[in-house]
Amino acid sequence: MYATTDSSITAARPPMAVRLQPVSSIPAVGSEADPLDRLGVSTRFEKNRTIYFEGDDAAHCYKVKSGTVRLCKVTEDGRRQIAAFLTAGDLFGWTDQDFYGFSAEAVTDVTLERFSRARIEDAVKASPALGRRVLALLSTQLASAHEHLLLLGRMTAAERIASFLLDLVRRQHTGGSIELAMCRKDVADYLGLTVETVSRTMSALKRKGIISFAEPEHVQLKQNGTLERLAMAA
Amino acid sequence: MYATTDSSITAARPPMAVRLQPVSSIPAVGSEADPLDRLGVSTRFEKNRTIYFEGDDAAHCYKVKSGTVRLCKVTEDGRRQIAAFLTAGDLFGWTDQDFYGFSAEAVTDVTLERFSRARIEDAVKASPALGRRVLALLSTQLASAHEHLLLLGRMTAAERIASFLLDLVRRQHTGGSIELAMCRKDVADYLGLTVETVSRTMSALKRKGIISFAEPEHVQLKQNGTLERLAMAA
DNA sequence: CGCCAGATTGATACACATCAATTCTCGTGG
DNA sequence: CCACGAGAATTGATGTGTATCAATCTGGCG
Repeated sequence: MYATTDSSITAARPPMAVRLQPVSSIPAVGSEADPLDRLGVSTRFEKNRTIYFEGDDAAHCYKVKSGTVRLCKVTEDGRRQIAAFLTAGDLFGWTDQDFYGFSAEAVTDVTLERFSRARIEDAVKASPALGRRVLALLSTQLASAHEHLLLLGRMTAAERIASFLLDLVRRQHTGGSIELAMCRKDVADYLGLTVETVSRTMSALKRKGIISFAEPEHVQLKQNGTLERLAMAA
Repeated sequence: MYATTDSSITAARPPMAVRLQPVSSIPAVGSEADPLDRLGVSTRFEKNRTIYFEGDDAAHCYKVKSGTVRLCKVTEDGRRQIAAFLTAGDLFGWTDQDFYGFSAEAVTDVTLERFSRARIEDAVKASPALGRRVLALLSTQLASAHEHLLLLGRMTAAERIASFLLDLVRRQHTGGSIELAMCRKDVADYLGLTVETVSRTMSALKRKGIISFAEPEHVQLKQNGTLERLAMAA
């Protein structure tokens, strides 16, 4: 059926009208003063440290200032799913439940702005602009979670990798060149695959000249068109 | 493969026949008066009608008053993913983008409250309570999208079915007995499986006495414990 | 009654997981 | 400076869960 063994990676699929997902692109990153920033406390976490655990009392929420955070959950028998990688400007830990549903961990060293839940709720009550801002951040995340569902539910390994790489390229606007902040296992757990499949699929793309990389964490996209056709963003 | 070009589902364009509801004297669905309800217009859609298409101008958002709505996306080659089934009280169509990312369709006949985007944004600016309310609805949906990601990325067919059934039981508090508003294909597209696998897995559960059903749309849970173990919460 | 869409059941195929070696990278200590 | 070990990545051989292909069964309806 659909492509997969490396021969087929370039195999022509129906020409998809690829819609480039705007992905977040919320203005107030960095330079601008976000109404949120004044309410928080700056905090740092080292690579691979847990920011909070699933099940912890949901006392704070956070905004990423620099670095990458993963939201994840591990089952009893060790299967792990990463729900999202969050970067500068993204908000996380906001919930209406009493406890966090997913853990948050530092993928790289990270700097965060931390907000006490009680205080931020008051602030939102007082300032519609602030509420509006949080609403924007959340609805963007909901939209990308939905795209992620399509990826996990209906895409092949090659399509998942292609979508993932294109997503990264759009977020880091460094044209063609990508820094993977996360290891292969993280990529696998985000894409619902195994490390081996991620590795094999990336190697196949490399062999085809669609991407290239010397070290695993530094990837160049050589043929965006081919990747976009693969990613078939529908 | 995933058929789908089936007439009924994506058939006609704006089926917006939209009968304006007489809106009987009593407003609220349950007992609470939702601050949202006064801002909207009551609207109805027949079973399998499209409420809006992916890519449509995001001019409105909606709250479900009765019935079930599905949010979904279909790829060019016919693969479909359902991101969520929405029922009474759920909000959908709220976005920060200019266009909807997913289509919304009526699974059953539905009654909706429709809000013009412009008006509701103004209302949110004016009323922090309203913003707070929308925030609550969205964050709940984000949380369940995250659970759904774990299901699609890491669970086996049996685990997906078990989780799904338990989810339904919790939402419809009719203890043990479930009405499936949607057909097997919808269930399959929500769970990232095929109809055949859904059917086989449900039959297997029935054979083991864990569930029972005479007609496909009316299921009884016989051994919640076993199902929960299968769903492997974690 | 006959039609048809949805559901179920069966036989087979295949994409990805699993199991199993290497190979590569890098930090550490001799 | 280089041997050493450990974790990450890659590559290879094989297994398996679910998709695919293909009937058959069921219930509602003109």
